[in-house]
Amino acid sequence: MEGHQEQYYPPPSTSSSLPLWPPHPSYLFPSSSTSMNPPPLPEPHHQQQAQLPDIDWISLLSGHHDHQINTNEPAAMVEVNNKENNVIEAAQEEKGSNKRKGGEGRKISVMKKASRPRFAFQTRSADDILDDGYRWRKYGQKAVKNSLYPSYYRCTHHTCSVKKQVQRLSKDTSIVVTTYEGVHNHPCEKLMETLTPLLKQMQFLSRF
DNA sequence: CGAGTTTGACCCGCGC
DNA sequence: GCGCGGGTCAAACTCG
Repeated sequence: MEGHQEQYYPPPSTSSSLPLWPPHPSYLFPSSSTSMNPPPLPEPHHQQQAQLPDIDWISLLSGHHDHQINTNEPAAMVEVNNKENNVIEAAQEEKGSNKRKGGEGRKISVMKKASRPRFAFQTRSADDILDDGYRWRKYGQKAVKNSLYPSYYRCTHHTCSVKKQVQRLSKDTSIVVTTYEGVHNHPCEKLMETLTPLLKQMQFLSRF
């Protein structure tokens, strides 16, 4: 387990307005492939903003967020998979003469064993999709064993290859497991939209 | 009409 | 080597 360290990810928000990130630690617990024992759900009004960690929002907004957030809180989100993944875009020809529907060869993303950061966290929510400020395009959904119908999303930003997987536990369908893979290489559009006027105003006021 | 979703087929890694 | 399961592709479809 080399470098198994907790890492946080750009802030999703639970509503379409201002971000509430990270979620209260009680909502989050490490996601491992073996057992998942959700903690008791705290009362909604116990979302303790006072305990939010000290976040460098400017760095986050500018896309430079591959650092850890200072916090004394317990693990809120963990790196889930330390054996994968490095995507190598390899233009591969179709094997043999049998063609896929669509007829042409295609680019295949080869998952190589290396370190591409993955983070999972679990929330108890009626909504599958956390509004994290980024725009996502769904590219697949299928039934798998331990989860009903996980959905696969890709960041719609043309230079960004971040993916996320959203699934509900079959044991407890009120629990949503969101797994992020990769790090955004661009600012969070929605947060920028929301906070840019505020930041400008702060800069203006700080001159006096 | 473009962007996003659905869905069946395909690909590939892994365990046996 | 084979089969299974998870992940991805891409055509068709939907929606604004």
